[in-house]
Amino acid sequence: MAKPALLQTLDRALRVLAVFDWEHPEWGVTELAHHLQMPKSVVQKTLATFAHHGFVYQEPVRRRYRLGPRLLSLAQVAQPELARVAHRYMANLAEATKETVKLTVVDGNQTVIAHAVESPQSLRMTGRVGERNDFHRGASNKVLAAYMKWEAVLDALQAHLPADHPVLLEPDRLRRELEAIASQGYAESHGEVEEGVTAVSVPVRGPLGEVEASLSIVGPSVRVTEGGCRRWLELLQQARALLERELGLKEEAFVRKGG
Amino acid sequence: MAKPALLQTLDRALRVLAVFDWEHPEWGVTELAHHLQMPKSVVQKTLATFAHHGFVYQEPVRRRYRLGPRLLSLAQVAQPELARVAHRYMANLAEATKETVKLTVVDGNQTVIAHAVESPQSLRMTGRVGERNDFHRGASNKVLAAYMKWEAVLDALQAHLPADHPVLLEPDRLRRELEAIASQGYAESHGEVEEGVTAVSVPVRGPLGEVEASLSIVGPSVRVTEGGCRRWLELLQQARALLERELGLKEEAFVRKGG
DNA sequence: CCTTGTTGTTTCCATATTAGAAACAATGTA
DNA sequence: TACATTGTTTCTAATATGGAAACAACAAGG
Repeated sequence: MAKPALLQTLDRALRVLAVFDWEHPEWGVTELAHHLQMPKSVVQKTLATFAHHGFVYQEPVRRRYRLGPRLLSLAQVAQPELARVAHRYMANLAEATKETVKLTVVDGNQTVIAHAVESPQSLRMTGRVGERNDFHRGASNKVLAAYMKWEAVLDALQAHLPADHPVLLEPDRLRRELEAIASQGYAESHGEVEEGVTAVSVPVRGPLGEVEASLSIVGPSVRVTEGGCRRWLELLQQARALLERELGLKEEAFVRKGG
Repeated sequence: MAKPALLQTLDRALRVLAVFDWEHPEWGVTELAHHLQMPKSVVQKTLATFAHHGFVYQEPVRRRYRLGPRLLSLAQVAQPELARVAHRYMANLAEATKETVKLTVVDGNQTVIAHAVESPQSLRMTGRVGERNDFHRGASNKVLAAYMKWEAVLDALQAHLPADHPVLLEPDRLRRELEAIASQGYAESHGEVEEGVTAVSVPVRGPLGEVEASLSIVGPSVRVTEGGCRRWLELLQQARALLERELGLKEEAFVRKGG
């Protein structure tokens, strides 16, 4: 990773923002400074600036900081193109299978659910847009990993998994699995992330040929027969072909005339 | 507004991020620099740093920038405490009325939908979390404005409305309207934001007594009778009371013991 | 195959801005 | 009253940044 000359102030500020996660949604200045090993005053000024823009706000009573509503607005604009184009196909898939359909992309060392259309049934898998996962398990995540360089996958896992995690202790097992996925062009998962959940996932390629996302159908294992799984795969392949064609044409139009 | 000593680098960076909106979701460096009257190199370094953290990404083909998937993850955490607590009551309201229920908060010069539970009916109002609106129209927005200082409302509107907008030409009309809302404790709107849409909204107060959000029911006017509107208001007032009690107790517990 | 007009990216240096320690203020606690 | 906690502000050396201008990578069109 060559450093492309980052701005230190901003870089630190984004590291500050990154510590607000699901397990730790609120922070005090001192606590946060200690956690990141930064001077208190720097953290304080950073948070004050974020607060001025609505990215964080300070609870009036406890004076602790939380992420602010501005992020909700920004998230609406984030990643629309791919998700917008894919939505129609995803809705069709959800309609045809009555199961939840997810579109997943890579972000740094993890994957992120970029878009989801939930199953109409009561017993359904939730598709939480923005949810992050690691590369080593789950059909949608393994598909993405299968088309990355192996070293990148390993680095990413090492950054998020404990050092004594089974996958890291015998990485070759995962590596062979990913190679198999890459060569067959899809992945299945049976209860890997959550018990009783089955998923099938295929890669989606952009106009330059790289995998930009994975498209997945996910549902309760009790509803999925052997043949059902094959049908999901067929439907996914069809949808993938149509989606890639639309993405390709779109890009081509851009390249030709520039908008 | 006294300036609380902001970090210039971060302040500018957040202004850069803010220009990515629904109408203009992608930017080139030069274009963006010109728009904000900043040096190209500054914008470029800012975007590169954002990109390194997944806040933006660069289209491979056109090399233009868009908001990235990291924002989706952050938005998940940004759902404030308030939205989490309110969800149950909102779901109950949606169940009872079969209409869409929204929770709206103030962010800077506008309002933001912080949480929504959509109507189960086919013809329904969408509740887009993250959607921004101005203070001068719509029940949920006017309720929030009614409990702000009038000058702040006016400033906010001037920042977002054209100078020759009707509301700004005769502000006293809006002012009296907001005063009426504040004294009666709720707002109704009939087709103010969108034709054929009726909404009723009440304020939600935090433990310190300030209005933290507005809670609204919104649906197609064709389904709402005069009496139906009153029923909405009653249900909202009930839900508001329960919600405020839970918020108050929660804060109190924090204050007492700090955990 | 050169121009010319675009991009995004990098270099460079004076200097304005920030990093960081330490003092400060505002709380709640013994 | 003293004591520990907070979050906030001050201050200065030093460095990271701002900004102009050069650079590189493309297209378009002569």
